[in-house]
Amino acid sequence: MVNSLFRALSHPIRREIVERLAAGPATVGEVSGDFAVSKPAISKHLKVLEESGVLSRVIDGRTHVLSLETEALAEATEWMVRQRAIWTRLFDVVEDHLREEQG
Amino acid sequence: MVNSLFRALSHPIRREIVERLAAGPATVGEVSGDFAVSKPAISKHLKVLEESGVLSRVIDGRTHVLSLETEALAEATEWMVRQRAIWTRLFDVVEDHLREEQG
DNA sequence: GGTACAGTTCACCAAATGGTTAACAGTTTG
DNA sequence: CAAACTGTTAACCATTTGGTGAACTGTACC
Repeated sequence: MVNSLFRALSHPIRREIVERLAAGPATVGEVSGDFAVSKPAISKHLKVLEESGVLSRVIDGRTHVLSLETEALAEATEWMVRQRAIWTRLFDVVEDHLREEQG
Repeated sequence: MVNSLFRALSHPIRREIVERLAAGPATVGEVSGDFAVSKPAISKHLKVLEESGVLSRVIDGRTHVLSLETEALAEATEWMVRQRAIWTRLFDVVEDHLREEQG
């Protein structure tokens, strides 16, 4: 759902977590160490990201290894790109119109 | 700021407003008519979108005409596309690795 | 078995969010 | 000028969000 995806990306810490995981999988502790908030806070952010499908976790013993789920993020990207395509096309129409008027 | 941009796009009504305005400028009343919430609620959504730079308004008499601000939205799109590029590259590396192992 | 470790869940809190109705400000029009 | 119209602001409310410290669950290790 594109809905929960945008929600998930609306918090700066969650976007930073995404950027962190874009460099490769990491454990909860590693991710947590990068931020000035408590572990429970990070745990909640991770839950939001997981429920929206942005990341997945594999439990290995007592550590949880987090990885990005690229397919889910592609959905939100597509919305953005599709919107941009519409705006761009519209913008071109306006530009053409102006050019015609001046020419 | 990419921060307020994602925040602005995190609410379904606000994304629908963006989609509506992608088809061309509209007044507050026209936009408001499309949704099952009160006008003050829409007014607040419009304020969020305006403050994040997603749209601009021109006051014409007693009506406000709203237009999309494509540059602002491009910022958020770029973040998404940049992220996707990183994931894709990473994914390719993994694929290459698998191909190598099998070959 | 006992202790350290990784991580989540619980109980709580303050602030932000999203909605409402009522009142307001400015513009148009009879 | 008065009434109608467009839109915002104000005051209020319930819910969600994002954070905390403390307690808990499960794994690793001596």
